Amino acid sequence: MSDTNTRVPSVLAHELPRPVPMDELAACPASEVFRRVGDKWSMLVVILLGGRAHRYNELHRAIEGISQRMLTRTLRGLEDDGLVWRHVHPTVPPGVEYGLTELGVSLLEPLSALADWAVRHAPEMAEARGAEAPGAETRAAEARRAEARRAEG
Amino acid sequence: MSDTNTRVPSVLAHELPRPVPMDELAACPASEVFRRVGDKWSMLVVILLGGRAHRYNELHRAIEGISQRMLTRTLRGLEDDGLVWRHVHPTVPPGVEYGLTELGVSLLEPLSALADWAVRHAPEMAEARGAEAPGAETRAAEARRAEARRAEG
DNA sequence: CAGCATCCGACATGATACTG
DNA sequence: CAGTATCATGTCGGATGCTG
Repeated sequence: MSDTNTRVPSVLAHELPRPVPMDELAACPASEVFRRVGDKWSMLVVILLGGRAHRYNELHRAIEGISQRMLTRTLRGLEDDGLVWRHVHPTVPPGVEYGLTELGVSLLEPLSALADWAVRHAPEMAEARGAEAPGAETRAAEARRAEARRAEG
Repeated sequence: MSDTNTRVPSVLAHELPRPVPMDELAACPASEVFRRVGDKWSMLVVILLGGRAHRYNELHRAIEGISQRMLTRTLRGLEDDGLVWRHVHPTVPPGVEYGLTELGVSLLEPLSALADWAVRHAPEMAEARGAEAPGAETRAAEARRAEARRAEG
């Protein structure tokens, strides 16, 4: 809550090719959402829960690589944002179920748009990373080498 | 490059409400994109460059809060991903210009969809964070208090 | 089963000073 | 102008052990 929101002046009042609510985006409600999307696990969980509700350990096994700590933290965060609900079945071995709220479900659509873009353009990005112009050195390559040297060497 | 890609098994083969290429999403080309979107500055830069090309210091002043280090790193990352181009004008005081590649421009669309969602649902998320059910204690509230205690002191 | 508490390393981010 | 180099720090994320 302290410095979570990026301080952004009203600089974004540009003109985008299409329908981007820049003026309001400048106010940075999006930044927080972007952060969540960028979370290592959050969107993975959202996507999983998009299919159906899951139990805690069900998620734990499903993602397989996430620690309990992170799973709990992720779920808490999503819950706090109102994207995920949580139901405790007061049975003897306690059973907790997680699922998407309406808000969470509504996120799936723009999220899928982004995921779709990623899938479509992944090759181009990979290609850009590997080699940009075999034979012709761009300043990009030039610059990258400088860093590469330092990084790899 | 070492552990950048999240290891995700073929668990995402669920069924989403709508058109989400889950099977391929599971392969995680999206994860990398998500990471970039979640970057504190990357999407801000992309959006700015979406308006028009910018000079280095122009961006630096525009964002105002980013350090040179981070601006450079951000631009390098975007450049490496093929989202941003970089042109050096070999004038006496060196002038460097940055702009969006076609790939970068294409990203603006799904990005705007997400931003649009953020703007639309920001109130709901804020409300969810503040108070969920005034008077009726949910287990969410119950759980949150536990953490809040520890966090707030 | 579904967590919570604690410790720790890795990386992201920022401040500062210096350079072609 | 457009960076690079170095240092300091905060957060992220994982491992481990314990609880109700």
